[in-house]
Amino acid sequence: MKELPKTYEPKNVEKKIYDMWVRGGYFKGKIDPDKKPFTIVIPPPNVTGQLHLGHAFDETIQDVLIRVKRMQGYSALWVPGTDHAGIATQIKVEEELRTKEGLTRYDLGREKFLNRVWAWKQQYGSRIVEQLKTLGCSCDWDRERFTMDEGCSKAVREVFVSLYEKGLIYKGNRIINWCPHCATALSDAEVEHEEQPGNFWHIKYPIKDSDEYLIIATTRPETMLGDSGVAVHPDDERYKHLVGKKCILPLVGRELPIVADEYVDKEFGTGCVKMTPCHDPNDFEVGLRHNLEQILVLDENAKIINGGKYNGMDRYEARKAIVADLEAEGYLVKVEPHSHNVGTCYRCGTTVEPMTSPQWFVKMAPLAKGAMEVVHDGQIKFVPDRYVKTFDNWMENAHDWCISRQLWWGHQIPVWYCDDCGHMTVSREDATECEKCHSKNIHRDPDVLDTWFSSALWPFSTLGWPDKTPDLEYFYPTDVLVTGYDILFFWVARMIFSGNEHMHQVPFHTVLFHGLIRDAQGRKMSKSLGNGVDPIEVINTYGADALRFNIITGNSPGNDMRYYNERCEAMRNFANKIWNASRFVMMNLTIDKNELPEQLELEDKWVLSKLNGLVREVNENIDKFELGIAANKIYDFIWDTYCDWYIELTKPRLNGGDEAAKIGAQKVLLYVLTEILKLLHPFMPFITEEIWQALPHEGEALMIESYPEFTEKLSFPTDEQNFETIMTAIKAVRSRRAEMNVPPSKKPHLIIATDKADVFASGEVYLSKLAYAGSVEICAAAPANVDGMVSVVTDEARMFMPMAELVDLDKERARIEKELAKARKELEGQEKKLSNEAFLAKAPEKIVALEREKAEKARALIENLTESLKNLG
RNA sequence: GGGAGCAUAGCUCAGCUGGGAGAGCACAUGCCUUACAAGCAUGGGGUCACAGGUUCGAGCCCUGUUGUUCCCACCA
Repeated sequence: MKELPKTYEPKNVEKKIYDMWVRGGYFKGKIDPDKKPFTIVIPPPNVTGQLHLGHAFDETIQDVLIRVKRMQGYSALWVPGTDHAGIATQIKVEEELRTKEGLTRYDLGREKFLNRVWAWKQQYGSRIVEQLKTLGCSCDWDRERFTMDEGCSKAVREVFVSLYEKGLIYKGNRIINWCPHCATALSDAEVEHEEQPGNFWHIKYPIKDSDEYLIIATTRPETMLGDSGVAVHPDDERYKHLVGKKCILPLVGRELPIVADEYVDKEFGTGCVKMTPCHDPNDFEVGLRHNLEQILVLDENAKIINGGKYNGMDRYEARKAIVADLEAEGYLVKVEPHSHNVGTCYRCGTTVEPMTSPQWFVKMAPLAKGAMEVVHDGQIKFVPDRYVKTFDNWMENAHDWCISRQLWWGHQIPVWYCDDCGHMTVSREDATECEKCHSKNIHRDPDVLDTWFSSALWPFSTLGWPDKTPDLEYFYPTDVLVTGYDILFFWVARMIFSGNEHMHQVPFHTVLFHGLIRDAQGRKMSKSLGNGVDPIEVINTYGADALRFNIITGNSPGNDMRYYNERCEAMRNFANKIWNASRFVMMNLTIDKNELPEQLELEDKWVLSKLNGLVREVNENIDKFELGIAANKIYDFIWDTYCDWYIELTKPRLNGGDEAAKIGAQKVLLYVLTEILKLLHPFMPFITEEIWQALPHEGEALMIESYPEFTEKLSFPTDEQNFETIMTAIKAVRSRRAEMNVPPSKKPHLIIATDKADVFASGEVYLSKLAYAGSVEICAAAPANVDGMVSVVTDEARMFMPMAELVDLDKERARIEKELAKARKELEGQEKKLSNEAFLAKAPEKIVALEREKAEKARALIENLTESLKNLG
């Protein structure tokens, strides 16, 4: 017999167990025609990042699912990998370069800089992978991928070219979001909006050859340098006579045509809007309609260009100067405080500028249509389904996706421009000459693609596409995608239309959304607040199993959750509980084979039947992705049913002299424990495996055992009910004793008067053990003389304990009367229901029967209590 | 401006298709009962935000209100 320490020490176990799994090759997804595949691709974490609680949440859910499916006999594959995370990574490397060497990426040049980034990736790329392992993730590490590895790059190239050929990718000079700090274009999804206080500057625009002027309100006065018109509403009587005339742009002197356009809201501001086509998306559209000049006045760092004396000023510096000049020259009418929405870069927080710029775009409308279809017709199910609405809303309004980034780290756009004829060569292979005029005088587009462009292909690029690999054939489409709702637009939506477009098949059948993990006060965890919790530290303190269980329980799909240590501590205690229960079983084990005995006692049937019910429910819950509920049920069964009741119930047999009974108890203990470990394994893989290995078993590892299934054979409803009758009696006695402060050492005689003598007869031993009875006597009727006896009453029995010194007749009477009142009130409610004809006619039979049964019980209890009261005299 | 979530015990949260208000922590009382004091037993504590409605029956469904969080949006 293996001697186990009294307290479970995760540190001594986890690494060892993980290595054992890896050695066994159990994580490997194998193509097996006899099995159904079950595939999950990991949402690839940033390659240079490190594990935070959000990952732990995401990864734990995936690991639970993949482990369950593996045990259920699927050929399970969990593909791991990391994302090159374009901007995020480049920013970090640039920062290091600046702080350590005082250099910019331009000082190094593209090639050298990229070498730095690759070096950085080599250094930090494995950290997050190691951290996933400490969490217990059963990924197939042989299939680990990176969004910039050869295969993924090939997929990206294929997708870009084929979308271009289909006319779904185009280059255009259009309004995009520009981050002056990162000096790159961003997609709409990459811009975060926040309400900021600002001003509304009211400026006079004089009408040419007239004394009249227009007053125009703006929140960004510096953009007036790029004005090329003024718009009013066509029906606005105030300005109708001015349409077609010109006004003079203050400070600059440019003549601006006054145009009429429906876009203008008569009621808002002054009803006249300055048109800055290069720096406002609406103005851009209006400008196209009215043929207004496009004047770009900001450069890549948001410094003024084409702005005369303001050239070279930063945008905010220019704003100040311009406002001052306007005031000095009498153009400034008034300044109103006005809070407005400002777009900021999701990576660096800098305020973005809308500006026109030649960029590459993906045409969204046709792709969005197909994506919405597969979600609506059920090919892809969202859990919880309310996210369908969010998804639709975004898809319906999605503008074309700007995919080019003025960065170096990423997939460079496969387009070559001919310096002689200007033709664009878009090619799967690196071009060496212009495809049109065959000039060798060509240069490649320097820009790279949005990081999310490659992530969008992840479900199939990781399986070998565009090649027709056996993996792709067998494991695609994947089954469940697990991710936070925060990247629904960035990633999920784009994977869906990419799968449709390139695979003609959905990338996954189910998307399981989870929420964010917040701190104990409900705040987002962030570096600036310093309230982040490092999962690795948590694992060191409480163990990976405790962290996993904490994350899984007490949470429902799509909802945020708060992290606090106390909960982890509770889960660590739970692990310890299992550990000690197992120690108990092992200490008492004299058998070396796990099998059920031929002869089952009442408590055996009870626990087996309860277990069987648990198995059914857990499987159902898991099928519905209710992992938290499933985990909670397992927790309750282990702690309450198995430890607090069943183990206690076996002690008399284990400590008694009957060898056969002893073995019988051992067998059921071992059987149930083993089943529990299997059920719990996906949630708490380390401790369950460790214990299982120490128990008598066949097979190599718990993680590849079969997941328990419901079996009719082990269902004993009558025995379950009978035993619960006894439990009720035990609880009643305990409660009564606690009320009177009787210590466990005091073990009185217990007389049980009941109609169910047969049931109680088999339970004698439990009563003496768990209800602290010195001896038990079962009879049909209450003793004639109950003086000096404490009485305890349930609906099935009246029990008496001679403890004269504790009996206070008045108190006793009061207590019984109180109980009686309570029981009568209950009965009253039930009778009211049962006399309601509408209830009898409309409620399902099952409910009516249940109500009748409850009424029966209440009546029995009342009868017993009344009897006892009578006996008191 | 549009949309969504949340509001249940002192705290943090579960509560599946309507039918007996739950858990963990905290609190109180008593226990070192030879698996576990990271434990055992017992107990107190909730107008399920508010107001209507549907229903035999509502924490759950519908409408509205309040509070709160979040997402989306080109009103200068």
